[in-house]
Amino acid sequence: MPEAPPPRLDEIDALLLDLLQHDADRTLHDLGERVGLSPSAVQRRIARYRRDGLITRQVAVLDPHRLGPTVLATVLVTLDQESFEHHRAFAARMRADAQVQQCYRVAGPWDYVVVLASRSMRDCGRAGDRLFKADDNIRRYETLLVFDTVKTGLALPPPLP
Amino acid sequence: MPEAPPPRLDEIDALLLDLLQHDADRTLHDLGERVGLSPSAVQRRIARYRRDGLITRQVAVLDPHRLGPTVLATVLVTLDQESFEHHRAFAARMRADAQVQQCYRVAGPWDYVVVLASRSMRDCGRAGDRLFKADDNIRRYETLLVFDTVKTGLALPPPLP
DNA sequence: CGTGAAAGTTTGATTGT
DNA sequence: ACAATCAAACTTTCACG
Repeated sequence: MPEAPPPRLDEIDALLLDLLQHDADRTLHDLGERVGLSPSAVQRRIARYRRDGLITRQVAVLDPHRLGPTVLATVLVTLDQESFEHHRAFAARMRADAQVQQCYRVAGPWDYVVVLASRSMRDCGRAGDRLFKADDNIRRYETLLVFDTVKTGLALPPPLP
Repeated sequence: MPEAPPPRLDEIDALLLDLLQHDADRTLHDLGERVGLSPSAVQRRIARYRRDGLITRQVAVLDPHRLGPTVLATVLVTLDQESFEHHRAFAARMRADAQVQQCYRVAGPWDYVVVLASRSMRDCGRAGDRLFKADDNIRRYETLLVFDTVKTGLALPPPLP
């Protein structure tokens, strides 16, 4: 399975992608005005980003606390046995669970950082039990309850020139 | 500044919000078919989510590694002095920096969990220096380099029934 | 909530640089 | 190879039932 060739991006691409990462709800006309292009030129570029898999999807971002009571936590996890198969199984479980918002495999004494979203403190405890306590291949985990969300998003910094 | 009243959501709202959180690029017609409503009924609900601030924005999600070389890291941070003003200043700096993707204030010995996105290892080091090493109110910080992104997103679990 | 007409947006063929 | 223009197709919007 060959890697896709790295698409080369000019300054306008960087500008467009930055706009779309922060607000994908603009019209082609609006975007065109901001980057100095016609709507159809903008459209062709965006179509290319999608074809290349550069833009994977568009999502609506919700305000957690308007949806109802919300408890966020970041959990640090270290596995016991570290075979490829153990890692694969853990990752699959994280991906399948709706309460796991994000999961990163990291370097150092901790193996994973997990961001967990729950609807109550009790729900958070039960998620931790289900995902980590019940897994007998987890050597150790630590739950860092979130007091305040200073910043969220999935935006990436622009490519270095 | 009074808190907005909690909007009550029925089953269809939960369904719609779940669809929109994962793919906001559907037509009202399409969404309507999936939840069993007419396009205009769907539109009225979505307009309400926006008015209520439940949907804060729509964003395009990029594939980090197609944009170019990407280095992610999660950084654990503990401040030295912990006055309200020190926390406010730190938070403002995190919000203002394009390389800080997420930042949470957490309970326990660590004060903050920060997700950092960089374009190279060198860039990551420089971001760490700039954001944490150069701040003389930071007692201690630890950088956990991300080997692999198992799951990303900002989706929240549905409200408990 | 659904219908349908009006307004706005996206799409794609065509032409030009 | 990429951009602009314009008309057709589709989507969203909104007043009314």
